[in-house]
This record gives sequence, structure tokens and C-alpha cells, in this order.
Amino acid sequence: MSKEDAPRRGRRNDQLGHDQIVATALMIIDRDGLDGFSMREVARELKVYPTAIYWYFKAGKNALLAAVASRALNGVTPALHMNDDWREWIRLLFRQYRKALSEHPNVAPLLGAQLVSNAGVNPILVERVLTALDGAGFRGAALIDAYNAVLAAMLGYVTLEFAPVPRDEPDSWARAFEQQLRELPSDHYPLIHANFGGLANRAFILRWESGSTAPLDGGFETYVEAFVLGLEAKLAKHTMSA
Amino acid sequence: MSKEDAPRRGRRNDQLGHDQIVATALMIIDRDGLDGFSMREVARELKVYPTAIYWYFKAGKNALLAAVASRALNGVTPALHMNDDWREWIRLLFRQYRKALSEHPNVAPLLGAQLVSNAGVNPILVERVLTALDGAGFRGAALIDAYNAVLAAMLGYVTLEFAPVPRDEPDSWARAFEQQLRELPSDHYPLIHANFGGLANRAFILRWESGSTAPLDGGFETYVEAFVLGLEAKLAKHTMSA
DNA sequence: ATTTTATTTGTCTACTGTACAATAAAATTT
DNA sequence: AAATTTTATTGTACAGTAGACAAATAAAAT
Repeated sequence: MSKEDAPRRGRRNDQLGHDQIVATALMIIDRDGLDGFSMREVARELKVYPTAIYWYFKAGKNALLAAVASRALNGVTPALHMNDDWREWIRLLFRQYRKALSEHPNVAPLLGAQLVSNAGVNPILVERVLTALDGAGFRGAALIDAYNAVLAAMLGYVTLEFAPVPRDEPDSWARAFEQQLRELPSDHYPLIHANFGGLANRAFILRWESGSTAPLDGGFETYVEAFVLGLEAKLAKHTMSA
Repeated sequence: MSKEDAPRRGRRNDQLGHDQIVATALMIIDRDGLDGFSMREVARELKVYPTAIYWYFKAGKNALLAAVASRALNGVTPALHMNDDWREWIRLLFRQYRKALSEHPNVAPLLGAQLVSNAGVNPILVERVLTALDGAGFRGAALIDAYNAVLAAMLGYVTLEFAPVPRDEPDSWARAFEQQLRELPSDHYPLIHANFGGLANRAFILRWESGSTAPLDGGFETYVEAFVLGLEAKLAKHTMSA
């Protein structure tokens, strides 16, 4: 009713700013999942016109999502000091990465899969992984190969673990899915049947909850340990043949 | 101009059918990427009204995408015979999985990340992985953990490798990105600098092409071998302590 | 010949990303 | 202090999206 109801055009004092936009976007994704995210929803949340967001992220939606991913992973890369054990450092990296993502599980699909994998991450991670592997003894082409293996392994488990489940009527879907699993004929699937208790909702493909509500800790530790031990074994083979 | 131009309503002889829809959807995704996919595009391609698609996929877009993912992975799981070496079988599984996805790289984001990870895949894969690991000697909780590790590892590398790059003006984007990499100060990033030739466009985060056009073979082989060797080492530790 | 059912057309609403122009406050230059 | 430029926002517009719903109709079953 009052005059001030008419929204003012032009520059305002309570500026928007990159950080506020990214924080809001991350909040929306945490709350509603990636499907609930949209430029317009961000604008609504900030009580601002949708196009205002485009002033800060001129490249649009993907640019904003890249910034969100980057923020969610802020400070993940552990420090790396001389004489640190490279195995322990990689274990720490994997665990911190998983922990960071477990606090923003809905961001996970952006990382392994989306185009963000390049833009969002910072070169410090790259340099430190290279440093750790160089310290272990990897050189030249073997260093590059090991680097790629480490990066992929770091992302692999968590991307899958935190993959979202259908969000419409999750309860009935879960029950139906569980029922479907139980009905697998035990003669064709003897090991699934024999280990059903341990597998149901505790194993990829055979679960109906995301890792954000039902984490797969044991598998992760096995995964990390196997990978580190394997790198070590591969290193031993190479240095012996050299 | 002729009478037959008026589209016939109701049931037709040249029926649509699940398979034709899924095949068309996969073709579109192969051609235009996941962003180019939409229910309406599928309908256009089939010269049919969009809502016709919903008759076959009553759960909508996600259901169709799940079917597409399942089709793209059709027949990936290698046969597993008694006395097969479990290490060799896992290597084969990983390689076939990667090969199948390299023929449909745009499907990759659906697998690791999206909700498809459950619905799309068949239980034969699960049973065979369990069989291979059981044959290796994993039992009980260790079997479940190893299973989860294998599944995650199988998906991890390829999901990242085939992640798409920005599709608008990819050339100028690639050049800009490369330039940005070259300008990393060599005092802060000595190993990136020292290995620049081997890293540029050949390493995660430092590349501007997707794995579909610039595969990262060496890293994959290292990854597979490290993982298999690691599982073996982990197994040896366990069976020794038992 | 009639009913049923499977399949498609056609209509509708509510939403999305983003290009573009208008506008005004703040910062900068004169 | 006045004029100008830059920055940040409102406001308008468009073409595309998913999907609910009802109407139409051809083929199959009875």
C-alpha cells in the first residue's frame, strides 16, 4: 500500500555478490536436490529478479553450478609436507573428499559426471597429488598414469555412493524395490540369496537408500586400502624392472 | 495435399513400442548429448505426439533414461566359468564396461551419478561379481565390502573420463583453458610445469577434451591393475590373519 | 456386430533458461 | 559540484520443457 512497495530499479545498496549467490544455490541444492535447483529458484530465494543472477554469472547455469561444486569442495586437499608418507596422504585425501561430499551429497552428481570436473577444481590438488606420487617414485609417463588413476579413484566411490534415489514417493518405491530383490530366484542367484542380509540396502545396485542416509563405510575402506596397496605393488614391479 | 496427410488417430499398425523409443532416445543422446535429449525431441524424431511417449514410459523422463542406460550396457558382463582366474575376469569386466561406454560416451553421466545406478542394471552382474570374489576367497562382510569396491571402481574411471566438456564454442573454450594452464606460475606448481607436455589434455582437470575424443588409456590400465593387485594384497592380509 | 482395450492425438498449465532493453544508484572523471 | 561512466538491478519477452488430462479411434477380442 505504501509508496515503498514499488521496487526500486537500478543499483541497490544491499548488493548481491558472487558469494551470496553461490551460498544460496548450495543451500537450495542441499535442501531440494539438483532437480530442485534453478536460476529462478535462486532468484526467488534472494528476492531478486532471475536475470539479476546473470549479471554475476554471465555464462549462466553451468557457471553457477561449477562455482557451487568448487565451494562444496573448499579446503578438501590435505596439506602435504616433506617426509609425509604418500600412502597415508592418499588415504587422507580420499577420506576428506568423501567427508566433504557427505555434507553436500546432492552435489556429488556434478563432480564425477558433469562438465564441472575441470573448471571447479583448483590446481593445488593437482600439484599435491603429483608431489605425493613423485615422492613415491612415479616418474614420467608412469606418473601421469598414476595421477589419472588417483583422481578417478578419488571421485569414483563417492559419486556412486551419493547418487540420488528417486524422490517422488521414496517409501513406496523402496518397498517395491526390496520386494523385487527378495523375489530373485535363489537357483539363479545363489550368492545374492545366501548373502541377502548383508547385501540388501548395503550394496550398490541392491540398495534403495542413497549413501547420504545409508553410508557404505566398509566398502569405502576396502576400496581405499586396495587402491593404495595396488599402487604400491605396481610401483614395486616397475622399480624392479628398471 | 492428399487425404492421407491428415494424421490418423487411435491405434496404428506401425506401433511405437518400448524398443523403438529407447533406441531413438539413445540415438539422440549419442548425437546431441544429454542436454539435447528431451521427451519432445524423442517424439519429434518418431513423428509422434510427445504424450505418446508417456504411454510407454508412464514414470516419465527418468524411466526412459534408465532404459537407455540399460540398453547401452547390454551384454557387458563377461561370462564367468568355473576355474576362471578372478583377477583376469575383473580386468575383463572393467575393460568391457569401458568399451561399451566408449561407444555411448554421452550416457556416462547417467550411470555413476544419476538415479539410474539401481534400476538400469541387471542382477546377473551382481551375482557374477559376487561369484568371482567368492572364488577369490572373500566371505561374509569382506565379500560385501569387496563387492562395493569393485562396483565403484568399475564405474569410477569411465564416468570421469567421458564427462562432457562445455558444448558451446568448444574450440575457443579449449584455447582459453589451455592458455590458463600455461600461465600457472612455475614456482607454485613445479611438477605441473615440469610435466606439462605429458599432462596437458592428457590428465584429469588439466584437459579440454572428453575421453571420447582423447582417451586416457594409460591411466586406465594403471587403475585396473592397481585395483586388482590391491584386492589381492588385501585378501592375502586377511587370509593370513584368519 | 458389438464391446473392449490399446494407442495416439490434441489441449492445457506451470515451469525453465536466457536474450534484451530500461533504469537508477554509485563511482569516477572533469 | 557537475557530468559522465560503470555497476547492478528491474522488467519484458520468447522459445523451449515436463507432464496431467480428456477426447478420439483403430485394432483385437468377444
